[in-house]
Amino acid sequence: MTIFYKLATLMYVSSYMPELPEVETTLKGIKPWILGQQITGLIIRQASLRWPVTDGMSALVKNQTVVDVSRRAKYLIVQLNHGSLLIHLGMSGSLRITEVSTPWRKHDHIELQLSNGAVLRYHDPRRFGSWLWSEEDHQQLSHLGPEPLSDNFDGARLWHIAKGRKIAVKPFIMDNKVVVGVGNIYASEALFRSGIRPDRSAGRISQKRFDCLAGHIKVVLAEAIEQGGTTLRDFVNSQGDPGYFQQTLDVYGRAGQACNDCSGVLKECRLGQRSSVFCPVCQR
DNA sequence: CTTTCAGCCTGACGGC
DNA sequence: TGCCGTCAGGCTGAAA
Repeated sequence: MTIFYKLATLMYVSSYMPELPEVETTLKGIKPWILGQQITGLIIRQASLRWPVTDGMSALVKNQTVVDVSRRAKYLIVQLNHGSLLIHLGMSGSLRITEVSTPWRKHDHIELQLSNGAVLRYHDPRRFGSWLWSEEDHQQLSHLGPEPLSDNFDGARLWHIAKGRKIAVKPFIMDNKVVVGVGNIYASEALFRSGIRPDRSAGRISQKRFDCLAGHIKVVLAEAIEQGGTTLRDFVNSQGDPGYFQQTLDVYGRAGQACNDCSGVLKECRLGQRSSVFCPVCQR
């Protein structure tokens, strides 16, 4: 009875452009509903995601129990008795907990049905996301760099890896082998707070400035996770918008507008096929 | 080895 | 009003 009362509030766990904080928020939102539950069914309405959804996934997961739910980089890992699901939200994916009777929306592709009556619905208009199955370790996780919020990610490490490399610092910190979970938004914001131009060659940045950058990456991500948590509480009450909309963004999406520090005009350039906004005065 | 780039996909938006 | 081109973006794998 309690579960259905809670479900009636339709707890949304979603995000517009899932970066690490949005994935972490999603993890916190779905975990209490699916951990320890038995999987009673898996419906695949659209198997054509970033990679085709593993053939026979429904049969493989049915009757198994969810023994853990965790995050690595921007991947969510749903660990079962034998094997695990690796879920990536791509560019536009989102997960929500709801009921079987909830009408399907356009772009609802997959539904994981659980023994407590809850279902996990996967929604992804652009279908850049993925649902992968493996009985063993997932290949996608095998060559990832450190988690940005962990102690083994710091300026010294960045400086060491950057030595001799000519790549611009922004695509450098967005490289998953360097550090995971730093997407375009947070890379742009962390570089602004650190006063580093995004097009500066990574190999020509001092360790001291990398200390500053690593620190700001941690702070920017931690702040966003904190706000995601706030948003999640709002969502439980059926209100609110996805996390980072509420966040103050100094540069991302603000090309041509005034710098929040010096009031100069923010410039835009392209680095590694990604738009990059920065202040040519504050960032050197 | 490092770096670049096409491709996957849909919705939003601007120009005509 | 609708059509068409462009853009957005994480990630992979192939090419340079």
